[in-house]
This record gives sequence, C-alpha cells and structure tokens, in this order.
Amino acid sequence: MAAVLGLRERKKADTRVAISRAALRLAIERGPDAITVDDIAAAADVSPRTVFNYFATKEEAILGFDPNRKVEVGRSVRERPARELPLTALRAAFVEIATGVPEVAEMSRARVQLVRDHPQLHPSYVAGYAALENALVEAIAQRTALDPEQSLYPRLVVSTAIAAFRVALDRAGPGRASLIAAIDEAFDALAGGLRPPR
Amino acid sequence: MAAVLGLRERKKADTRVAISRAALRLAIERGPDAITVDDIAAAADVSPRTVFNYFATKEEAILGFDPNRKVEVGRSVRERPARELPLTALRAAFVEIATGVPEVAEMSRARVQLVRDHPQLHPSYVAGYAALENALVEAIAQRTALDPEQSLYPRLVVSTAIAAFRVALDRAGPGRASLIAAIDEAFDALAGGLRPPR
DNA sequence: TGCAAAGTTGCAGTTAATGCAACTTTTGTG
DNA sequence: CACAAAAGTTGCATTAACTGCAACTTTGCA
Repeated sequence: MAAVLGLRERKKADTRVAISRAALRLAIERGPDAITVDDIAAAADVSPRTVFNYFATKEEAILGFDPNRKVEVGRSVRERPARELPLTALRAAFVEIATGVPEVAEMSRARVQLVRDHPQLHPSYVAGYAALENALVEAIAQRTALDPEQSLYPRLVVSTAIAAFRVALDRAGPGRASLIAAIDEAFDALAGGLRPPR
Repeated sequence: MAAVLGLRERKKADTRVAISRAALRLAIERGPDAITVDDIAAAADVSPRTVFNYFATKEEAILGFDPNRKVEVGRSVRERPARELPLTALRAAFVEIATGVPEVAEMSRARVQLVRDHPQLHPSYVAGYAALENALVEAIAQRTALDPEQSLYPRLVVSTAIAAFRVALDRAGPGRASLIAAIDEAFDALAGGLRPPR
C-alpha cells in the first residue's frame, strides 16, 4: 500500500486535511460566501498565506481538492484485471475510492450536501472532477492500447464515466450500500446504451 | 424564430457580445491572465462596472457565458420529434446549436483552442456546460415523463451527453462537417454502450 | 552537529468583485 | 409631444482573494 512517509510528508498531508476540514466545516456552518480565507486559516491554525500554498483558491480548500487523488484513482484503474472492459474498470475504481476510507467517504458526502445547498459551488465542484480526466485517460489508453490523440474513445469513456459517477454520488443516500447501488445503476445504464427505462 | 426585440433588448444583446468578443480577442492575443477587466471594458467601450453587470467573473466574459443558451438548447430538445430517443434528441439539439450561426460556431471553436492553450481555463469551461444541465434535465424529464427526483435516468443521460459533446468539440477540426462527424462518432459510441473499438 | 532542502509566515501590492447612489436612456401612455 | 416609470450605465468606495518575495523555521541527511 502506501509507502511509509517521512515526517515532512506526513506533516504536509496533515496540514492539507486540517485546512480542508476547517474550510468545509466553516462553509457548512456559515455558508461558503460568509467565510474568509483568514477565517479558514485561523480555524486550521496556519497563516492565511499557507492556505494558498496548499489550495489555489478558497473554493478548492472548501471542496478539498487533492492532487494525490488523481494518482490514486489512475493507479486503481491500471491495476484492475486486464480482462475487464474500460467501463467496468472505471466503475470499480470509483467504488474503491468512494468507499475506501470511511472518513473520506463521509467528507465526500458532506461536500455533496454542501454543493446542493449552495449551487454557487457547483461549477467548482464539477471542475474538480474534470481534473481527474487526464490521469484516467492515460490509464485507459494504456489498458486499451489506444492513442488518445488518435482515438476519441479513451477521453469519451472517461468523461462520461466521471459524469455517471457524479450523478450517482448526487443520488446516493447515506451509507456505503446506497452509494454502491447508485453507482451500479448508473454504470449499468451507461453500458446499456442509455436507453430510457420501462 | 426569434421574436423581434425592442431597442433595449437589442442593445443589451449587442453589449453582451461586444464585451465577450473583446474579452476573447484580448485573451487570445495576450493570454487570459495578462489582461484585466479594465482592459476588456476599454476594448468593448463600456465601463468596467458594466462588464460585471453582464458577466459574474472575468472568465465568464472570456468564455462568453450566455444564459440564453440554456433556454435555446432546452427548447431545441423539447421540440424534437417525440419518437426520438433521449440521446438522439440531445444529439440533434447539440448539432443545431453548434452549427447554427456560423459566427457563433467560429467563436466556439476559438474558445476551444484558447482553453487548450491555457488549461487554467478548463475548469471554468467545463463549469459552463454544467450550467446547461438543469435546463436539459427538465426537457428530458418532460419527454420521458420521468421525475428527475425519482429516477436517476434524466440527469444521467443529460450529463453524459454533455460530456460526449465536449469531447466531440475538443476533437473536431475546422468546419461544420468535421464537427458533425465527431458528434456522431461520440454519440454512436455512447448509444452502443461504450464498448471499446476494434 | 551542521549544511542543504523544504515549508511557513508576514508584507506589500494588484485586481477581481460587490453595493450603492447618481445619472442617462428607453418605453409606454395620455 | 411630454413625461413618468422602468431599466441600464457609470463612478466610487470597500472588501477580500490572490501573488511575489524575502526572512525565518523546521526537517532530512551526511
């Protein structure tokens, strides 16, 4: 699994989650627009300048952007059995990420709720998923031996799978089972060519 | 078609495109980060304050966000023949929008290129499409008689179709034919369950 | 232990973004 | 045509996001 990290790396990771937890909590309590970066910094016990060393914008902090996520989910896709179809591998990778660490899953749910309550965040939220795209396109390109510059397929399957995952997250109720069910329903529909139900 | 608009409405529309054209041109010439709202305002011959009366952010001006677009494409979907499958209706609506007014299509192409050259814009660009989502979900809900609160399908088909359209736009070369071909390829793959090619 | 690398902080400066009030233009009605 | 109401534009003042830079502190490693 994860290599043991040095003290420096661990501290950085801690600081990142401290900032992002503080930002999320404050945004839920008071609303994203009613809090300042200074508030977040104070709550996370760092200087305001440090907040910007970790997150490019206030919204990224609130939504907990994590560059490592890209790497993780990319590796997860690459490590799926080679016989799996691209869509299947992507689905499995999303399930792994979304249900892996319970605490992460919980924060993820809280964010979905926050975005629901404050639609101004929706663009940034969607943008966060878009950041995954390139990493996943690379992984799918490897699995399928398709050149993403040549074939439209890798980018297409990735971006639609991400869209399906977002819809499933938005739909799921509390608990791991509900999330998995929603993901399954969305990806089954996708694999079935999106014919309307009934 | 479009009802004849009063002078006031026409002027507003003119101002909007003047601002957005100026912003796009300057962004292409100097890069999005190297231009200020004041620059855009000067080039469009309005006050900086007016820029913000039309666009919430500088990037929205550059990317030419247009709230009317939502309405148009929503209506376009609703007016497709009832026998068409949701995915088919969405595809046709996108083709209409993307190839309708040549000048609009050209600006759209220029923006795709701009985003390619300046990936910082990618999140906002994607976010712009996300804004279409609700309007299209409503249209599809009507066509299918599905309640989007109950069924996952309307939001799923819309958000994946938008993703497919973005990929097609990104892929298309110059000219209307190339764009239509790319859209067809993407939507055919989607309707076919996204099985890998070959 | 001590040097090099990396991370944190404060500070100064720019500019994006918003609210408000004054002013101008358009619309519609008598 | 006149003129009142409605809508749009502008300038001004203010806040807060964000950046670059240099000083300082902490960690990694020989």
